[in-house]
Amino acid sequence: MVDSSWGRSNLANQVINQIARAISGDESAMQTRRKNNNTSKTMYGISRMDSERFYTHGWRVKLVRRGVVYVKNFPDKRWGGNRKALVQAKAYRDALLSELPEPLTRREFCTALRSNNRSGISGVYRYAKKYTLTNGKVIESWYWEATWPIGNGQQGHQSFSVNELGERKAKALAIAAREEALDDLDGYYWASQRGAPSQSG
DNA sequence: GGACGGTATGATCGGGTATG
DNA sequence: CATACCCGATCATACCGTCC
Repeated sequence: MVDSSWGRSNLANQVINQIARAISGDESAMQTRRKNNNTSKTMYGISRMDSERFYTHGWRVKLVRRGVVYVKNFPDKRWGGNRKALVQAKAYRDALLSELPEPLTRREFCTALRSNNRSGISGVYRYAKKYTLTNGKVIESWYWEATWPIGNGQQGHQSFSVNELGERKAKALAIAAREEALDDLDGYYWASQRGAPSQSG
């Protein structure tokens, strides 16, 4: 399935990855991954293991919360068959979900500082726009820019000229613009697309 | 000068599988 | 058989360039 909301780079990366896999003869593994890549709410966090090679037949519950992995297997043999094992797996998954912290919210994710952040403020950057004058001289015009997600893979932007507003005011306005935009941001990062427990509100 | 678009890079989560 | 590790998928940031 191809969602039109995907960013172009993601789409390009996937194409590149698929080509690389086809070249390396790993396409069958990719098909298996696609087949098992469920997105339904009922199967959230649950995957099937059918490996002749490792004599493994059963269901597995695996959830990750803030880097912490929670995993438990439900082999068919032990639970009296495929269906019974799945029932147990779902029950365990539901119990686990009720105890675990909720997934990252989109707002949390958006305010997390990245390692490549240079401004010290997530989503707010200082950058220079370069102009070449007719005499060949290159000048730089500095801005503070705020960006924020607006859905459909799009970004909202607003830039503030340092030349016009001054360093402090341009920066403050960029921070304020982003804060205001994030007020409208709700839902969960990633898990909201995967059928995590629906949030109340 | 500001709006908008492009894309490389980073973080998180989940599935497949190697390992003990 | 249980679990840790690896990697793909997905979503977002962090700039940077171009157009109006």
